[in-house]
Amino acid sequence: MPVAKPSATSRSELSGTPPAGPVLGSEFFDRDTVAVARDLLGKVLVREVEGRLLWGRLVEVEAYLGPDDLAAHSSGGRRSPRNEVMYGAPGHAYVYFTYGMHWCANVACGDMGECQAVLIRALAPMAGAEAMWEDRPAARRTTDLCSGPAKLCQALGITGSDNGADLIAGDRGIVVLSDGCAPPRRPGNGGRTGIVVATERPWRWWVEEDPNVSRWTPRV
DNA sequence: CTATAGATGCCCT
DNA sequence: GGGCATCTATAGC
Repeated sequence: MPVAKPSATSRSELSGTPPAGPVLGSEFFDRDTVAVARDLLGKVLVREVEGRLLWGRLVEVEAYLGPDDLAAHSSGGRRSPRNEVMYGAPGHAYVYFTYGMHWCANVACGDMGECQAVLIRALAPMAGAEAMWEDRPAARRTTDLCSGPAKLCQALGITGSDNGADLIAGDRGIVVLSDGCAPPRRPGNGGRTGIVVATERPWRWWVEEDPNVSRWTPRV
């Protein structure tokens, strides 16, 4: 599995090996999407790219629940090349392009033919911060590196070429693993970010008190 | 610290 | 053409 074997050119400051613990498998992702979202808090996203190994702990997520969710890209059963991955097997990455310049990463959940996903909104950087700084010159503090869905994609070098990646097999250097850190018993919970309030439902969860959670002011 | 404008390209109830 | 699951720089307290 690619991320378990860092290449010889890994930078020394990345400390070489990711946290010990099992990579999440299909039994994790092929469940109710809300349960997957909540349980992803505290898990570790590991990324191997260009011989570098980076990882961070998930501290903020949002669920998008398919045809009946007006805010989802799959709302109303819409199906297109863009959202095709969400209809496929759970545990695959749905990476989309937005605002003309940003990538955002999701994990597809639910059975084949369903179209649900969890958006990864923020990470607490754990290793590879040097590489993250290089890819995020606008960041001023460590908490600027991964405190937003597009920020963390930039920090980890995740782009459209990673759309459809199998996070269970780690076929493109991305996996999620558990290092034994349990999800918070009482996570923060509220409306999703950037969604028109009238269509909104409380499907955003975060780790309370974590400084890497994205800040957000509701749109009027 | 908060508030606001502008960037920029793909998608399309 | 309008909107977008966003971010950054800048202005103003």
